[in-house]
Amino acid sequence: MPNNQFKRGELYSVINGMASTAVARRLQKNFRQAGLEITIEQWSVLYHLWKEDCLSQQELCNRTFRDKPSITRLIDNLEKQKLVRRVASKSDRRINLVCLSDAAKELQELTITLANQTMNEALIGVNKEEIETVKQVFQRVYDNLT
Amino acid sequence: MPNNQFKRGELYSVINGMASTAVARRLQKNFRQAGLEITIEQWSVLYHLWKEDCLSQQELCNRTFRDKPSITRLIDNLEKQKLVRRVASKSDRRINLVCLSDAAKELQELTITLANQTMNEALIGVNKEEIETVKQVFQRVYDNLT
DNA sequence: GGCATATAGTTAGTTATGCAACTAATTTCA
DNA sequence: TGAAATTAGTTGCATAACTAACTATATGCC
Repeated sequence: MPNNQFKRGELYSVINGMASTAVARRLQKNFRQAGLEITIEQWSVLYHLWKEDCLSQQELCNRTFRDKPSITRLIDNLEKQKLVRRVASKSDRRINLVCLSDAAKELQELTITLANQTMNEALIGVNKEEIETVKQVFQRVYDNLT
Repeated sequence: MPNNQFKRGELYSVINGMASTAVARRLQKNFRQAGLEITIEQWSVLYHLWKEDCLSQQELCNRTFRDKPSITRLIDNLEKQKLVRRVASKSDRRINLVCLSDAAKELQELTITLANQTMNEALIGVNKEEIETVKQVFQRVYDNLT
């Protein structure tokens, strides 16, 4: 059924379009209005370090779904802002452990509150079952493609 | 309930994370393997022009959810590749109408087929109701934030 | 008519992404 | 043990994104 096919193709712009763009812009705007100078991409790296500090760059690649050059440069910029530092691993000299500074630890509460507020705004009128479905579909899509 | 709050914050990475990245990378890869040199962002512009040719740059901003500088440079690159050309509007000299070349018209069928195939791969095991829910949630999120 | 305002598009600077090619350290295994 | 393959990270190049500031044209209104 070609008509169904066509609609499936259009789904690309659903998954990768207006909503994700709008959420990203709003979260970045909310950070800026709170006086935070970090980008949402930098924040996503910090987010994983708050859960577990001193991860290797490769581990950050895995957890943030970015490639190695992207992480290299995000860490470069976070290091310039004194939010993280690279610490050489003692057991494997190829590895940099990326560790949070005290300044970065202080950002955790505020930024996560802002992210929660942003998502609460975004999800007004969306119920738990629908959210659960979106999460399941996205996990399925990811699994299908990797 | 703070626990629920926290989970909502995590949803940012659902909407803007692994799945959308994976779909974008796969579609770009499928274009490349078919010998197509266009980016998915350029394709998204062409997509709207195939539906309606000779739109203004502002109208392309609205339909692709991009800002004006982004469209300016996408059109610059599409023009370099001879896929579109800027045509001055006769009724309003501020406006550039962006019109498809014959070469661009020939890309329509193949690229849309590739997009459909990519989304079929991505959506294996996802049923129509779930797809409908995702579309509704994303529309709602967009409306909530704009 | 003419000045203020709004709209269309461009340019400059910073950050981020993808890919390919590279260095350095580690592991594998014949 | 030592050469080949793997893994961790970096660098260079191209494209794309956002912000802010800019030019040019059009519109509104006194």
